[in-house]
Amino acid sequence: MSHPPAKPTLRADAQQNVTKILDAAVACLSRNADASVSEIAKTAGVGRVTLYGHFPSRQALVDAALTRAIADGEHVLQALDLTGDPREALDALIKSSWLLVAQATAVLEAAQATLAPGRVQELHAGPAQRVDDLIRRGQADGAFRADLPANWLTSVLHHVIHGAAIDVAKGRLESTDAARFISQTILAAYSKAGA
Amino acid sequence: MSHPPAKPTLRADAQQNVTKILDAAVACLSRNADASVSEIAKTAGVGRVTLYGHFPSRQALVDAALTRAIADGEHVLQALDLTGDPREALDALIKSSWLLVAQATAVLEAAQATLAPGRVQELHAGPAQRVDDLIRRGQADGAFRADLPANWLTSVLHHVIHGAAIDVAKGRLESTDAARFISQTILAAYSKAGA
DNA sequence: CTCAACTCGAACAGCACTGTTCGGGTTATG
DNA sequence: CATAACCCGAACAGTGCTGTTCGAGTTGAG
Repeated sequence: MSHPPAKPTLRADAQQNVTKILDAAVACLSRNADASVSEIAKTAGVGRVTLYGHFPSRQALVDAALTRAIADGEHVLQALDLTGDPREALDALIKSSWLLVAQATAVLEAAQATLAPGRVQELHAGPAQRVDDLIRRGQADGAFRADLPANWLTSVLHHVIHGAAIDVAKGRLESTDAARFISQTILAAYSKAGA
Repeated sequence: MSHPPAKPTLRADAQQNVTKILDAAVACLSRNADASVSEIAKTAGVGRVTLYGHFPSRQALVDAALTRAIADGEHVLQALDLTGDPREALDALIKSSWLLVAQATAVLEAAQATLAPGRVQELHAGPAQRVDDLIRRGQADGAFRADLPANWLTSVLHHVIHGAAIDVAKGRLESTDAARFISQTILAAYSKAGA
């Protein structure tokens, strides 16, 4: 344990810079899909050369940023109990982590432009499956409508969350309202037609 | 009338090329927001120099493409009767023109990156107002829920349509299903909670 | 204190895109 | 058919980004 094998020398200072860079990368890429490396470095308060010292290419940086954004989202998802009423579970999911989901989705969109499509799918698979399972269970329980396919419902959820994030960024929506609006819209959209 | 003032010489051949270029520009820009001029020219089957002969800059081209995409959308909207039951009117609107709306929205998104924000707002205002009016009327009639603001409902509509277009483009959704899915989703999302 | 690890600005080559010019070829129109 | 309008490829300068090198300064760890 006290001997991390393949890392002969990594100063405490350096690793701290790496996280600063990743923070900046996630922030910039979720705002602007094709943010330049200079812009990310400046946002991180770091020289461009230093950045290239930690990530060999822009692709590698985007990959790392996406990995971290998705890991953050997955971490929040794992802390939630999704076993109760699908409606309540979905409501809790939205209210606790819509912002993280929106950020991860935005970075994912940025990554889609520059990363191999298989790699994107690979990283995104985990958390996406978790949400998909919840929706399918809701359909099987009769809590959600079954006249539309589950992957369409998940797609709607993603796009509504993404849209809300854009609206907040553009000042068209108060961030304090966002979670409530999303939840009420999605639950209505998922409810059975006859109900 | 037989003397168009400021256009001393415009050959019939040339104007035809202009429309080919605009077609290509709309197609390319709705697929990829930052498509190059070369790519658009090649898609139009036209030399890059010819393109610059008709549009002085990339900005002007994007502006013209957006103007035409929105004009197309507005043309379809004007042909619709939106005075009946708001639910049926919205359903008809989606089924007749969701693809055009999606295309216009995509081009608009591309334009947002390169055009002045005021100009975008200016072009988009017309058709957007028309949809907004329909939704507000539906709320006043009691056909649509009123516990969420109208501009949020319009935002949801746009983002769901946009998302459906992306899903179709990526092969995750059959284009024959799209209109029905959008309509059923939106109508449920707009319905009153207690109903 | 000392040294290696780290940081940083300046500057370079390579690349892609924009916008322009030149010269020769095509074609509609009168 | 003759001319003016138009089309087009090649090639140029200018710009911004990527990825790299160099040399000098700063700082953490032993």
